[in-house]
Amino acid sequence: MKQPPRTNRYRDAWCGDIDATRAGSTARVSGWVDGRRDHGGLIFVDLRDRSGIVQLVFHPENGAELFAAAERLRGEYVVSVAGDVVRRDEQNINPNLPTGEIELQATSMDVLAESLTPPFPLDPEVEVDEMLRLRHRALDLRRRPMVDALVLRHEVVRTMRETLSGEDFLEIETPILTRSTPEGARDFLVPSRLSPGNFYALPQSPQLFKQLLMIGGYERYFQIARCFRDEDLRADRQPEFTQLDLEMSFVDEEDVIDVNERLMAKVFAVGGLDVQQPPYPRMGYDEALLRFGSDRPDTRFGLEISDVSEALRGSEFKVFASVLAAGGVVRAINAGAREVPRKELDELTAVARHHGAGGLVWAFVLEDGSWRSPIAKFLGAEEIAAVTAAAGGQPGDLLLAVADTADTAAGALGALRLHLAARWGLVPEGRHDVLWVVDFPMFGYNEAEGRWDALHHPFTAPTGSFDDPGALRSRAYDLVVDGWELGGGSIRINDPAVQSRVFEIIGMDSDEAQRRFGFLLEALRFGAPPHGGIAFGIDRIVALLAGRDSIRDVIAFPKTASGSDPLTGAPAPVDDAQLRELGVRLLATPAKTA
RNA sequence: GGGGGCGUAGCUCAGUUGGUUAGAGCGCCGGCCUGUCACGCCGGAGGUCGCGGGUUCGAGUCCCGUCGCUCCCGCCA
Repeated sequence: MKQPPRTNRYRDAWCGDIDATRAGSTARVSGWVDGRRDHGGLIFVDLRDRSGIVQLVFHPENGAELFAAAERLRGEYVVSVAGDVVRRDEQNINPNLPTGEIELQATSMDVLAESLTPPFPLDPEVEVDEMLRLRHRALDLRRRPMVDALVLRHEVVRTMRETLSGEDFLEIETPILTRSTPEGARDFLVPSRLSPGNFYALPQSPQLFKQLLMIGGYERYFQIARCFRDEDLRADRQPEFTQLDLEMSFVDEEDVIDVNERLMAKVFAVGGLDVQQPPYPRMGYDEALLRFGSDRPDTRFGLEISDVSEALRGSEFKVFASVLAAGGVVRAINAGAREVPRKELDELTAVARHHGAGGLVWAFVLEDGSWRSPIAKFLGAEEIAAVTAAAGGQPGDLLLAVADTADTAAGALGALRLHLAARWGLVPEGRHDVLWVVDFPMFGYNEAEGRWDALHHPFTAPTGSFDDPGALRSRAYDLVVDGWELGGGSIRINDPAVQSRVFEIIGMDSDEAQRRFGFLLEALRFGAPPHGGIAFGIDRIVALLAGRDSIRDVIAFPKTASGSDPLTGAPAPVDDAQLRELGVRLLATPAKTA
C-alpha cells in the first residue's frame, strides 16, 4: 500500500507493510485468517488484507482467554488483532514472505466475523473451476491473482486519466441509454416505459457522441467508457467491456498516433511490459495479411507466409491451376527443418480446414531439391524448384501451402502460423512486439449481402477516389501487441457530403441515413473541425500486461461464455407486471440460465 | 447456428477390457503437539460418478438425449 491506514479502532498498519523498522513497537491489524498452524502450546495465524500477509503468534502467556479464542479461529474468519511487532530469530525468518523478518505477537483480538469453510481453496496454486469461482466471486476476489489484476487495472486506468488530463483532454460522459443504430454488432435493447413500443439501445461505443463533442468545440475528449455488443463471447470478448475512448480536433493521423504512443508507453511501463520505446513501427494492412495472414500480426516469431503463385503460373496440376485461373493464390509457410510425423501433418491439415481452407499441401525439401510430398508427382522439377525458392526452402525444410482465395489462404495460414508457434514454443520468452497497422481498405465486399461494408466504420475518412470503392483506403490505424488488437481509430469524416457518399456506398439510401444518423449529418453542416481519435480495449490491455489468457481474469464481475452471470443469475425472467408496464409480450418461455 | 474438450468427495484429480464395498492428495471434524510458515503425528466423517433414458446378469466405464462450463469457426461496422 502506498499510504499507511488512517488509525482507527480496527488498524494502524497494513498486514503486508509491517517490516523490521517497526520491531519493538506495537501494531494493530485487521483482515482475514489465511491459515492457522496450531502447535498445541503455540499458535501461528497468517493474517491477510489487501496489502499482503503477516504472521500472528499467540502465546499462552498472553492470556488464556486470548489463546482459547485463537484455537477457535478458522480460515476466512475476520479479526482485528493488536500486538507487539517482534523481530524473528535468525533461524525463523521466512524469506518467502515480505513480512517474514517480523511477526506480531498478539496481545488482544476481536473476532469481527466468522466464516463458513470456503467452497474452494484461496491458494493461487490450485486451479479452480471458473463457474465455482464466479458463483462465489467475493471469495475469489480475495485470491492474490485477482487482487494483483485489479490493482494493475486501476494503475492502468489511473495512468490514462492522469496522462490525458495533463495533455488538456477533458473527461466527459456520454449516454448509456441511446438510440439503436444497428450497423455491425447486435444492439442490447432496453424497452421504454414512458414510450411503450419504443426502445433504447446500449451503446456499442461512444463514437457518434464524441464526434458531436468535437463539433461542439471541446477539442480533446476522453472517457473510460463501458460498451455493449450482443454477440457471442470469447476469451477476449465480453458483452460489456471497457474502452479508453478519446477524440481530438484539428489533428491528422500523426497527431493522434503521437499522443497515443506517449500514453501507451507509460501504460506498458506501469504494467512492466518490456517493449521498445516509441515511435512504434508501422505495417500496411496488405503487408500484414500477406506476411502474417492477419490484420493483427504477431511478429514475435518467424514462419512468415510467402506467395508462391507466380512459381505455379501455368501449372497443369489441376488444384493449383483452377485456383489461379479463378484469381486465387497459392501461399506457403516454410516451417523450417523439423521432423513432423504424418499424424501431426493431418492435424495441421485439420487446422487449415477449420479456418476455411479446402486442404493443406505439405512437402519436405530433400537434399537434391526434390520433394517428399503427396503432390510431388503432379509437379514438374522446375515448378518444385521455383516454389521452393519462392518460399525460401532449404533441404530438410517442411513447406505448408494453401491454394484458395487470397482472404482464405491468408486466414488459414495465419491461423496455422499461430498454431505452430504455440505447439512448438516459438515465441521467445519475455519478448513483446508493438506496432501500428495502417493503410486499411475503406470497404470490403460482402459476398453474402452483395454490397460494400465499411471495414473500420462508416465515419472513417477515406482517401482516394470514390470511383472504385474497393481501392479506397481509410485514414485508420490499429495498435497491435503480440497479436492482440489493443486499439483502433481513425481520422473521421468532417464533410457532410463525404459522409453521405459513404452511407450510399454501403447501401444506405439517404432516407435511411437521415433516419439513423440525421443528427450527425445535421451537426456536420454546422462547422465540423477536422478530427480523429482512437479507442483502446482496457480489458485486453490489462489481460496482456497481467499475462492472462482471458479478459475474465481482469474483470471483477465477468459473464460466462454463454453470457450469464452465475453470481446474480442474470439474465433472469421478470414479473408479468414489469412486462405489462413496458408493453412487452414474450414469444418464448424464458430459457434456463446459470 | 456449427465443431472440439471437460463434468467422479467441499477442492484438484485417478479409476485398467463393463465385474467385489468407487480411491488419492488437499480441505473439513476430533485428539496430541511451544517455532511453524505446504507444520507434524493419530483417528474420523464425507459420493444423485451433471441429469434422463437405453444396452447388459452387471454401467463411473458402452450407446442416445439433455444441461452446464470451456476453446474455436461463423458472428464481432
